[in-house]
Amino acid sequence: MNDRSDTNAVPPVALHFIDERVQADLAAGRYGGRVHTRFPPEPNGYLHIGHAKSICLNFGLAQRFGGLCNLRFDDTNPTTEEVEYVESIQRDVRWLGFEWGERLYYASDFFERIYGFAEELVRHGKAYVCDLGPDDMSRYRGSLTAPGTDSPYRARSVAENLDLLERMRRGEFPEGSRTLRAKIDMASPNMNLRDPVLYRILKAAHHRTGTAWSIYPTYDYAHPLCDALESITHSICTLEFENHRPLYDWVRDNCSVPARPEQIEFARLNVTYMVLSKRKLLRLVNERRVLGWDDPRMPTISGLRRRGYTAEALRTFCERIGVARFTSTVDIVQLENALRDDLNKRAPRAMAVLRPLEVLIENYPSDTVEELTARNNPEDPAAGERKVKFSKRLFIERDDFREDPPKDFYRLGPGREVRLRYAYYVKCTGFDKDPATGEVTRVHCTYDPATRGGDSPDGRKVKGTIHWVSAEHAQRAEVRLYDHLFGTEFPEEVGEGQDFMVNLNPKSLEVVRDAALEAMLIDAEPGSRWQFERHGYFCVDVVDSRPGAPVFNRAVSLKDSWAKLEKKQHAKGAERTR
RNA sequence: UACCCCGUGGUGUAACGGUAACACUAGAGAUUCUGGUUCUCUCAUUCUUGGUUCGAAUCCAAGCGGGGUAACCA
Repeated sequence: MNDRSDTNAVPPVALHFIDERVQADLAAGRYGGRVHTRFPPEPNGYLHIGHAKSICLNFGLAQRFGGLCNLRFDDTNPTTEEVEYVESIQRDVRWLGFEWGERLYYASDFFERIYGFAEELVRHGKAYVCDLGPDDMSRYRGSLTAPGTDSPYRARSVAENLDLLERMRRGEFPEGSRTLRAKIDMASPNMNLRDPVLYRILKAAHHRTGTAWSIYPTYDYAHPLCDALESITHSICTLEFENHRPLYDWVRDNCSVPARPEQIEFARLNVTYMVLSKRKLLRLVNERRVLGWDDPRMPTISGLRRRGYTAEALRTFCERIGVARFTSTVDIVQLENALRDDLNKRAPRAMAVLRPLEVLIENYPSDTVEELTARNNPEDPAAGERKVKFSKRLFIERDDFREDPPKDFYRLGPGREVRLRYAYYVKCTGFDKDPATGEVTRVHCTYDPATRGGDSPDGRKVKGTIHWVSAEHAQRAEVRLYDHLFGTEFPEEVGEGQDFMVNLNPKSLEVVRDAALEAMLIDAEPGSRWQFERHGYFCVDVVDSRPGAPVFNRAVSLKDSWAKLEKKQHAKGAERTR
């Protein structure tokens, strides 16, 4: 379409129920043919992958139907909100590939008008100032099965309510002593309609309005008003607000707002091995179980970005999982796969030996260094080629050698021949062992000069190809291997009296301090992504890397069918011995 | 024991009254200078029971199962 197509949302694989609803509204000529959505985060934490779903949904809808999407900070509770969060949220939405143009709003921008609507409600006898404290209010509210009782303050006169409301605003009353409540129905089976609180007294400084206000509107009251004032057509939120919809409609219909937006709910995202609740993520940060909101193990957008996820992969993921009204949990492999799909096409390859084992090519001259040609990306010829240095002393992966390998092990072992990627066929002639520890310290090989480049003229086949790095020319760097932050599929499912923290995976981070890397990797740009052949995709950490000292984060490993095979065999072996 | 919402392969979604589709996983095989990629093939009495209909995953009813809701949070 245009040269910015890479920042556009992924085309929908199928129309979901909200697409259809919007389509029907358009066909029926509702809202004057407009589609206007909004993404309304509360700035009280960092955005996570669940928000990414909502962002893709809201901005995607606008893109698909030629509409607009606003970014709005739902900042009605100054006690938990901070500018740091406001900034990170904007960064993350932009990074995901979405633009709100001039349409950046804050609920707090509307405080004066929202207050005006409150006076209007009071004047119409639809709201009143209530002197009940939190405990009494809760008692009067009744229960899920028992109706509530009218507040003794429900019948106050309009004049008295107006006066009290204004004095609340001026800060004359202590925090928690009074509220403004909608006069709806204390016997409603929907708890949200039992005279919900519209305004509460909060003597907290707001990150934007400072100390101008000592009362703040509640979500249920402010949200429909903001939507209407921004002329939103489709107000999309998650399922837990479903029971709030009648209240949303009540506010909208009882205030003289300029528009009539409608709330549509969808199921929030759940992913296996992840916790996606801001409260719990905050705890992980505060209790130092992770290094911060952008810790690469966090499900936050900033964490995933630092880990090496691309915006494209996140958008693809959001497109693939769909949108529905059924509460479900998506397998994390779905996410990982979206990343692999993307990086397989884009990431340049390199050879990196994470756990080096020395190899000596006995028949290779000790004073020779060769430059061999390697493809930068076999999936993309345009990525070109590069030169890799080869010499007598090499490092290979410790896992690629076995003293006594099984027959289906295609790598190196005594008498076995393998191909060194882009180099030569080598045959193992022996190995050295530390007599004290039993550890293999060096492998001896001979090479076949006729196989230079990796092909044998005699048509001889080898089963395995392994990566390597020249010992003389290798560069050392730190590599961080990440695994799921939680060790169980459903971390929030815990036993009696337990906390989700018990499910933290103690091995979620393994640091490899001295990986031996192909030389060019020493200059890898922070944020650049690479495939370490036969290992996975790695991203140069933007926080801890220094010039000449990059730190690599493993974003996701490659699929490993050998590991799977081995695991299965072990399981079988265990079964036999039982 | 109130009200609201939801039940389609292992997982996530599609099928819009005309005979269950797609993606991922898993299994089998082929290709491969990454045990990667790619490519084949295999895996469902649509929660149950009734009803409406020539015909039901789709409509209706009941049951069963799951989720949400009693902050002056969002």
